[in-house]
Amino acid sequence: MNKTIENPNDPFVPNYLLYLLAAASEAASARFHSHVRTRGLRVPEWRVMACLTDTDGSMVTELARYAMIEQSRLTKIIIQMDARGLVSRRSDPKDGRRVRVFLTPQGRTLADELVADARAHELELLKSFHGGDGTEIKDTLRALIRHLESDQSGQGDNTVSLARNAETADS
Amino acid sequence: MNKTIENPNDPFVPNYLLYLLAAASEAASARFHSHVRTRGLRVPEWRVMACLTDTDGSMVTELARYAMIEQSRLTKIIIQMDARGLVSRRSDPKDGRRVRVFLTPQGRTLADELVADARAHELELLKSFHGGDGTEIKDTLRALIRHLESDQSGQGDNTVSLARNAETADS
DNA sequence: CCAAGAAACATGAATTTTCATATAAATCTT
DNA sequence: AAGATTTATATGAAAATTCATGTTTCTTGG
Repeated sequence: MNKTIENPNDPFVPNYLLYLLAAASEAASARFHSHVRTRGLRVPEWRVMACLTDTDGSMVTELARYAMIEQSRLTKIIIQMDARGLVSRRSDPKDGRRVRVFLTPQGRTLADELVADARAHELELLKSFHGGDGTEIKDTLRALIRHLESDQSGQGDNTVSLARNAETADS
Repeated sequence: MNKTIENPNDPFVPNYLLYLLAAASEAASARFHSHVRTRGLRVPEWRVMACLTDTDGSMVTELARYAMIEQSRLTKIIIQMDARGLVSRRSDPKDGRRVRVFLTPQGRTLADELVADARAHELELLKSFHGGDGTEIKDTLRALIRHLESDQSGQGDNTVSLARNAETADS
């Protein structure tokens, strides 16, 4: 009934949406990420593998967006994974600029295994959390992402907060 | 009504809770983080500043937990911030091992400004998102974090998924 | 009080990440 | 069809991060 009241001497950080999102992400991922490392992968590599189970053969730029990894960084990660035999890189015959990334048989085995583990982990987490399947929280997060990625309510002139600066900060 | 049905050829990544959390965190933070860089700080430095507005004078280890930064990394960040005059480090008179970190006057000015910006940005985001104050999503995230940090439903024997490995993966 | 252990930070080397930019291949322009 | 642009990826140097471990300072049991 009075959750919206903001006490001026409440701490800022633990109530800040961006912190809560980051903290929730970290906390939710911690256990699985250490499982991933156990299997000999670093987190970004796991992300690449997971994405490739969905979109095998995508080009570097697509993969970078999908896996939320900056392009030049992804290039380096992929080169390493190629050297380890987890993925292979083939340049697109239709467009010589593009490099398409594929899981190798070995890579696919590991990827499938980890995706199965991820699904199991997710199921347990959701079950132990609210006893549900996560529809609610997932829908909320998807809606938030869509909202942010679309208009982002920030290009236009409806966003004021971040345009101004020190001049008005203490007024 | 049928959100819970999982189509086996649905993509994995975009429906995976850990991905949704990470993506939501990134998407929600992107704009503000670039504002932070505009003001001459990197994201981890902003986190330190924000935490210090809540708990000025906390020791390195506490700050590391609060800001979600690994200790040795935080030490290096703090040393840089000290050199830039944003914070000062004083060893605790009661316990010589401890280093307490304080905002300098200059640091506080910047921190207060950025926290104000963060609050404004958050308000706008929440208003434009669901027209609300974020109580719902925040409560959900807090609950998730609490759940994960407490029992983590994983030390005990109720967690099976990540203990097993390749042996059972394809059975 | 002393030795052993623990706690809090710092440090260094190896590795990653970032950022700007180079290279190369398509596409467009006229 | 040559030159200008744009797109896709790679590269290199500087900076940041990680991980293991070192150093210093407390704490505790005997």
